[in-house]
Amino acid sequence: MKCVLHIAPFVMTFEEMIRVAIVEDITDIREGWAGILGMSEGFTCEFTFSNAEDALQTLKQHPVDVVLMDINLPGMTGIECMTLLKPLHPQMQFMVCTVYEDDEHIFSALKAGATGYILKKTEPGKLLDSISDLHQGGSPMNSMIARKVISNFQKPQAEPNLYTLTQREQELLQLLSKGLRYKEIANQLFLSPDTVRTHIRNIYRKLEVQSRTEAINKVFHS
Amino acid sequence: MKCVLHIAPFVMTFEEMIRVAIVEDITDIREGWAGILGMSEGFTCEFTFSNAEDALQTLKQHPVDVVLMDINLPGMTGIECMTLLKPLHPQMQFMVCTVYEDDEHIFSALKAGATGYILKKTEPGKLLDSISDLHQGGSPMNSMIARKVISNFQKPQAEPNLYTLTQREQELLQLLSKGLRYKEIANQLFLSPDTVRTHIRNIYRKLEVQSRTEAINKVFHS
DNA sequence: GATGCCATACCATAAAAGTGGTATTTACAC
DNA sequence: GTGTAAATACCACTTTTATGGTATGGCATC
Repeated sequence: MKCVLHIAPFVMTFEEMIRVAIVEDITDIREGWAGILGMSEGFTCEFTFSNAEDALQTLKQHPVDVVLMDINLPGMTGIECMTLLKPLHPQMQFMVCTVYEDDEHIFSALKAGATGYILKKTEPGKLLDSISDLHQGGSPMNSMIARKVISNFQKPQAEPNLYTLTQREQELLQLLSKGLRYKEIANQLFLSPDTVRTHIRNIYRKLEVQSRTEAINKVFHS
Repeated sequence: MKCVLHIAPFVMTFEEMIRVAIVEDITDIREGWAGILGMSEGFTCEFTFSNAEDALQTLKQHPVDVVLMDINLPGMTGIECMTLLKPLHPQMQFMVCTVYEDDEHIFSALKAGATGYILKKTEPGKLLDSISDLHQGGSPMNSMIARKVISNFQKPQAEPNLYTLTQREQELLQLLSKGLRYKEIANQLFLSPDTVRTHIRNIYRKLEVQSRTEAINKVFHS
């Protein structure tokens, strides 16, 4: 687990430089990107990390402009890392750079605070453009990914919330929110109606509510 | 109100051509685009329309691959036009091409079924790329617009619905959706609990539901 | 002025939901 | 191995909801 500090040569004023950090476990890729950034005007690669834990520790005290973040890392994932870092430094921009093109990874990354999402196959020139773009307030992304984001946007969504409910309780709440009666829930889950009652009682206790509607509002409608 | 049919010269097989329609009221822009498409291999401009009504009438019977749609049109807007056409031909792709960069226009367009959103200032080469991209399942858009979409995506949302409920019934339903008990609703509206009951019975009848949660889901969560 | 819709209101009853207590089994942690 | 959390289950009881019928005054429309 190493953390390499790249000191940028002062060939231009520091203000103009976009300060970048790289979080990527594959050495070749990490050093390749760092090399590209180092050679390019307007960019300075301030840190490179081979894992999310090191990145978290350093970046929470030394934020940069843009973080190039891989998702699949040993130990903590890039998503978890962003979730922790974003609230600390809301102005810090995260560019996810990964091989994943599936909905789940894309949406988790965006929810964690990523505002750029590019694929590892992106060529170097495009990478630099994307970093600039992100830094200037854009959201660079592959148009196939944009499509997924738009599709999701066009459909109404209802996403769950966690609270401290157990898996089973969340499952119950899900059915509760559909308007099913206790008996129907019991049948669907092969449970006794009494068990359903018990679960729901526990859900209400945890959520500090007194009715189905209150529970649904609290968990599903912020 | 004219509708010009451009017959594409058969210099290449028809299957490879992306069939495009243009809806744009400014003649210079409309003909400019048509010219660009006409000169470019792989594209055929099948229709141009100077207003949404004509576009609607023709396209509902003669769908194309991609519709280049302006928003600000005389009479019916491009948004309304898309709302009507999209359900008829779900495979037809709409590329909104406008000067508007504000949230409201972008989101209405996307909700109406647009999957591409570019600005009028887009240069011709980029326009052709974007049309190809859209046709191949991408969602080309300016990265500033992508950012707006992502921002919205990252925030939760909730929007109302009307149905055929009276003003009073909607008011009742609103309180019902907050999880208030009949007595509480009655107190808040200075009504008898029995009147509250009656209203709610009527609401359920109109919505064809049997419980509070079903009613809420039907009206508020599409 | 008859008809229909809306808002109000009452009565009655059945079904569902909510609240309390308690118990067993499994599993995981300390 | 003792304690705790989770999932299952039963009983009893109260409150809230859902459903039925019915009625009256106001207002608009035909």
